[in-house]
Amino acid sequence: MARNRPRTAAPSQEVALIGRLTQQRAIVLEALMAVEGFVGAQALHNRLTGDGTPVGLTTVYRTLTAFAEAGRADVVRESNGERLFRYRPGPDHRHYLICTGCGLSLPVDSEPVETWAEKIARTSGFANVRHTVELAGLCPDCNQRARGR
Amino acid sequence: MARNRPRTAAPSQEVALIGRLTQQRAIVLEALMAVEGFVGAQALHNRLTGDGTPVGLTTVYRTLTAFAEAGRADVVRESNGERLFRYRPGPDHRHYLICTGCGLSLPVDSEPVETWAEKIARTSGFANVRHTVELAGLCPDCNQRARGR
DNA sequence: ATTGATATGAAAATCATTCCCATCTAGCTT
DNA sequence: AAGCTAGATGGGAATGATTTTCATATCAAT
Ligand SMILES: [Zn+2]
Ligand SMILES: [Zn+2]
Ligand SMILES: [Zn+2]
Ligand SMILES: [Zn+2]
Repeated sequence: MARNRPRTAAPSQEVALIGRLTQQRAIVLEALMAVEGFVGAQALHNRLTGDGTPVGLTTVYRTLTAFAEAGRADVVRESNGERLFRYRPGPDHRHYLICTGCGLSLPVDSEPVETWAEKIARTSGFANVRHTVELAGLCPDCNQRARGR
Repeated sequence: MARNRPRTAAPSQEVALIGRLTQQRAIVLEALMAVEGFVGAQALHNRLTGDGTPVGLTTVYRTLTAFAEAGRADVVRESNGERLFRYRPGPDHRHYLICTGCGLSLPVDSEPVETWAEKIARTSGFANVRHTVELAGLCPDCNQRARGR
């Protein structure tokens, strides 16, 4: 339980993880951290330009990608192929149950999957095995709304 | 290097699942069924045109998509966003360990994940929960080759 | 054979993402 | 503090998979 708002590092600290500290990276990360759920690079870019904090779209892409590779953001794929990013305060690895209606994302206990994936990786002979696990459905609210019409 | 592959239904039978029976659909499905692992729509299209069985790329896309939606093909996403399709003989649901080097795909025992996913779906309150589970790594051969340089 | 709903496919359109490259700048070094 | 340079930026062009358009062809029922 707990801290409803786990102490998050300052953008400037986080930036250090992916290279040189620049204004733009701080801006992008601050924006990413301010978002509740998953966001697309373009949506984040729009938000920034709208806020009068223009940052190049290319830079947004680069920063988010680097951040994700550094393990500080979760990435999922929309059905249309778009990549959505979500800030991850800690270094922990999680999976989410995402509502296809409103984007609400709930972290789920994925321990069973992790051990399963590890076992597969170990016994398969494959190297550098990674896994993608996504759960998607309609949250109660959206489901209600869907039935309403 | 003939390999025994469980050949099940005829293309013409399968086509019925997605609408009207046409020559092109039969061609696309036959090609899909002839492939061992996962294939992209474009790769399949190339193979067909190379075989002197030209079918429109659009039709290949439409057929594969429809077939996947009918639950007769598995779909995974490459890192570049490309969708890869794989024929699924039965209505059974499986997951694969895919080699990012050569495309080799091994079905894995996913029973633990299935029960896990079911439990999440049941306890979450979400409706119509679906899951995506992908394992990817380097197969022994590709790994060897990678170290070779 | 007639006919109307469907399917096809070449070309154009979409659209997220990446590449190019001239121009900055953070973070040293002197 | 001024200079230096590898690393960073960003506007625009390029990429590349997938989709849309729409005129034409084809299935399958009558
Ligand atoms: Zn919802
Ligand atoms: Zn995991
Ligand atoms: Zn391989
Ligand atoms: Zn499954």
